[in-house]
Amino acid sequence: MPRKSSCLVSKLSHYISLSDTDQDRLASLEKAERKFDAGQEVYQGGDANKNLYVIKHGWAFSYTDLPDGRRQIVKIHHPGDIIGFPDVALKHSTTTLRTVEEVCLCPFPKSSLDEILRKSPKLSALLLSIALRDQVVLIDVLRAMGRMSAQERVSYMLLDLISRLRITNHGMTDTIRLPMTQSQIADYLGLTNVYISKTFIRMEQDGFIRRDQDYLQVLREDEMIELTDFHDRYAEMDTSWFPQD
Amino acid sequence: MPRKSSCLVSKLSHYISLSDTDQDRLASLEKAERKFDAGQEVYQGGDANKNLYVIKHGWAFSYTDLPDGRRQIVKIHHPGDIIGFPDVALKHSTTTLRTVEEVCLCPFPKSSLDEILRKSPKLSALLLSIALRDQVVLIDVLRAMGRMSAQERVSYMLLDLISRLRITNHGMTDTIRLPMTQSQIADYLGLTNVYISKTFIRMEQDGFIRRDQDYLQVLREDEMIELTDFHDRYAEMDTSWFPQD
DNA sequence: AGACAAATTCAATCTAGTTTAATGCCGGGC
DNA sequence: GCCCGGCATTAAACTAGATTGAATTTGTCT
Repeated sequence: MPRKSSCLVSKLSHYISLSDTDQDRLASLEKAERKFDAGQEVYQGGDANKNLYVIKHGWAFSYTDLPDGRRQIVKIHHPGDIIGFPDVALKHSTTTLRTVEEVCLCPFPKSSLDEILRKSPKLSALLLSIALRDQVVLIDVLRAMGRMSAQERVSYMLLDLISRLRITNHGMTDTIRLPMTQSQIADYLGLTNVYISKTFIRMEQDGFIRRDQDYLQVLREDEMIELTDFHDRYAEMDTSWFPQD
Repeated sequence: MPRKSSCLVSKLSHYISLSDTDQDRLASLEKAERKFDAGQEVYQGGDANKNLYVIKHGWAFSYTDLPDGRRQIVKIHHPGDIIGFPDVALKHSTTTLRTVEEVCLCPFPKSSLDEILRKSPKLSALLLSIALRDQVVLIDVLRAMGRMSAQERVSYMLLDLISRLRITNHGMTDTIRLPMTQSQIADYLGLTNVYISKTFIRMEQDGFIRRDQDYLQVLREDEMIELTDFHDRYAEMDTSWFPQD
């Protein structure tokens, strides 16, 4: 059980039991705190990336633009997520980070990873596993973008969001708050805002979903899982090979 | 300088200098060896995944199918690559591995990673970095699939292949051997074999490429880089924060 | 409440890429 | 040398989703 209320600790405790020392190591990453308004840009692609961020509350997303303005949102961030992790491998940030709504972020320096790698093999294994699991998730998205129709992509996105929110919010039902605009959803799924609108309306008529303001209810989850051949990668993690300490 | 002729050691030495002990650790992964004919399936999505593979020579690829037969190739593997790395995070393999041509693989158990994580922080950091760098590459592919035209996607793919082959083959020119069929390229880029054919022909007419059998020459690399806003992630890795040992 | 901006919806037109199927080509096995 | 099967090319018809722009709804600030 986590001793302190750190989003990161509570998210990671979901996978393995963390020693007190490791919990402290992680919780110390969330010392500083910065608030951002809705729609604000936190950092830009190309910036030197000294920091990682843990997101405490609110939604945000990372995206890249093509020179002519086409935009691809590559990751949607929820509370407890580590933001900017892939960029650790490189000298410069590859994406721009923008908030969807009011957001609270805890920045911590990339170099903190060094200590974790030297002192805690178990946390190292977990971090590596999360990086690899995120690769699997990206591959799932890739499959959706490469080979699925608009309705399948939307279904996939909703199922993925629900799975991710269920990690921490265990008693979650079939209803989620979806604060993103349809243009943002389009930029995530490689479609246009117009066609997202059309697809949502169609899916509502066909009884797959119900919408009310920011809230969206998934009515035929099982069929959508079948339709997209969906796998919940967040529930499937294998921690059995981890070093013990 | 690598002491022995291990593809893995020579690929990883490209990023950092490896101690003799670490070189031995890595080289020992390549002890066993198995050959496969062209077009053979090595393992299937859903199989329990106890092994990783280092590829010694030949090309292979990992893919997933949708229930109705649509196929997405998610990664093309070259000599020196570690195959199946993302699946380490999960209990079962998420993709199927198939050879493009005659291939030699060195299987090693997933549990070998445990020793590396416990004994070599530097190698751990490198493995983590590679996992994270591969995420960045997947994000690049995602951007191509979500927002690029057919010609842009083909250009992106060629630039990516060239960059990867240049890691080990330093004196490489602008000509590559491309042993994949157009159907496989289509399954990688989310297009159809028919349209890949049309696009190749168009690009040849426009002087972007020249084709001869399996060989493909990239004639206007700079323009293609501009067109796709291409970044060579393999040359950009940041190893400065790694622990020393 | 009113007014402004942003987000969604609606409608008409267009096109990049798909589908299907026929043709020709090359390479390998007997 | 001939047959066979996989691969690339071509062509014609088709469609999912894009584009453009206007109309409507929703939310927000005063």
